[in-house]
Amino acid sequence: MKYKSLKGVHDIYPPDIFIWQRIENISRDIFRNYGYREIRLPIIESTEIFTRSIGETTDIVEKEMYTFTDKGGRSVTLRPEGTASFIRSYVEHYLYNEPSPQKFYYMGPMFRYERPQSGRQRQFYQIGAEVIGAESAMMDAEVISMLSLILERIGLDNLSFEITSIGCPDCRPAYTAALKDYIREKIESFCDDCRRRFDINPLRLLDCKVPSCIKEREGSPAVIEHLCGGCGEHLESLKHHLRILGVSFVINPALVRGLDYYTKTAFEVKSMSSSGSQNAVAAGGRYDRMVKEFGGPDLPGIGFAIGMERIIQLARSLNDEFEGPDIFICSLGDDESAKALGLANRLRQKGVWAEVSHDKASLRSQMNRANRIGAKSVIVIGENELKCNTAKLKAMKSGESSDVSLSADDIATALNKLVG
RNA sequence: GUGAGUGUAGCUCAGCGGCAGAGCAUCUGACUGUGGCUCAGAGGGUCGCGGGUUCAAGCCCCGUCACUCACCCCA
Repeated sequence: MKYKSLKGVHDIYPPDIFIWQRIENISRDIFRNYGYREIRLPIIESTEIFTRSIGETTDIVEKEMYTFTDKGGRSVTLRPEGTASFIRSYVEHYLYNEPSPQKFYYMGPMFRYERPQSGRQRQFYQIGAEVIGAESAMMDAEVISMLSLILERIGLDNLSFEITSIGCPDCRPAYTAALKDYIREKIESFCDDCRRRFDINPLRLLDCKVPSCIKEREGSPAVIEHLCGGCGEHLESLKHHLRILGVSFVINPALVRGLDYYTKTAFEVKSMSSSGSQNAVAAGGRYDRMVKEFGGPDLPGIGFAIGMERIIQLARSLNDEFEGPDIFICSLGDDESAKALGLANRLRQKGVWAEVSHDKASLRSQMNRANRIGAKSVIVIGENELKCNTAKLKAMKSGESSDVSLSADDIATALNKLVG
């Protein structure tokens, strides 16, 4: 084999593509009911868009970005996530000059240079939603319940909605100080990574999975206990409204986001039934300072992203029916084949999925093919049918048939009656 | 970046020094004009790649690449 796709990037083709389309369609339907409009963003941006927003010291920026220099000498990057691009676009096009809040969604590929494994690719797809201009925790609750509806409609269950608040620039310094005070005394008992993180990004200590570290940090101060008045009320209000909306959730104070731009609400949806360790199917949070940092007005934002590959893994088992053609037209002889082709053409113009045989083949093998591709009905045009201008339309599943004239109108009507 | 496992037909895999195989899938026929069942046959291979050992290497050895899984981190 001469060419293969690159490591960590994959083709998506039938039958999997049907699951992708189903999930995209369900999402679009629900976004519409919640007033979200689609926005299509470039997959490539100035590197600075990401380094400034995601954070210079995050893993994404430090080692996972597809960054290169273009022919004009600019540093450009394949987007590792969607929010930064969205905010750039939002500010660039003055989208805040529309009734507030503004709600957008997008679907598309993201890129991170990592070692692939189950549920993790280098090119992976996200369905994202972003809301700008809503400060109230009611919006946080609405966004999370919309996410819940999407996942439920797709057919996923056994999901855990985990929620926390990571505070704001007012309360975070006090919390980090408290955390560092607690850890500092026993820093020697933590793993190398944790010791490194202690100075760079102490919140990350809470996410370490090394058993000894988990033990050592037991009893460490929790973020949600050090929230300022505003952040505390926001979290309480979110919990209240989630209960009103009937979304069950758990508070997970150890939830840490891999991006620096989050404030207040952060949440993650985990699959309890996923076999691999990549069990986060969607994640999001509030980013109240980001629009301003991108040179726009001081507007709050909140959003989430669904990991397509991860929900596909879970949804694959519940994939059901795939559609076959409405009618397969068999023909015997050149004149008959020409008739079949013309008929198929007219049927297609009327919205019927019609297939014909393009190669000379025995009726048996044509029937076989009709069966294999899942045709709902079949019609045979031979010498006799051509002469009388009538034929038998046969429903493949039931075996029932009815006589029709060889006109697209009659066939379409008969099809409706015979196979729906 | 670190560690482990696996590379043989389109797919799932067997073969473990001695002619490159099975099941499924595809195509054809048995059955001039009605599919699904059955039977027979056909097509399809750089045994990942390179080197070494051997009279002889999918098989053993070395290297390399790819894939998978896990760690790190994340969607």
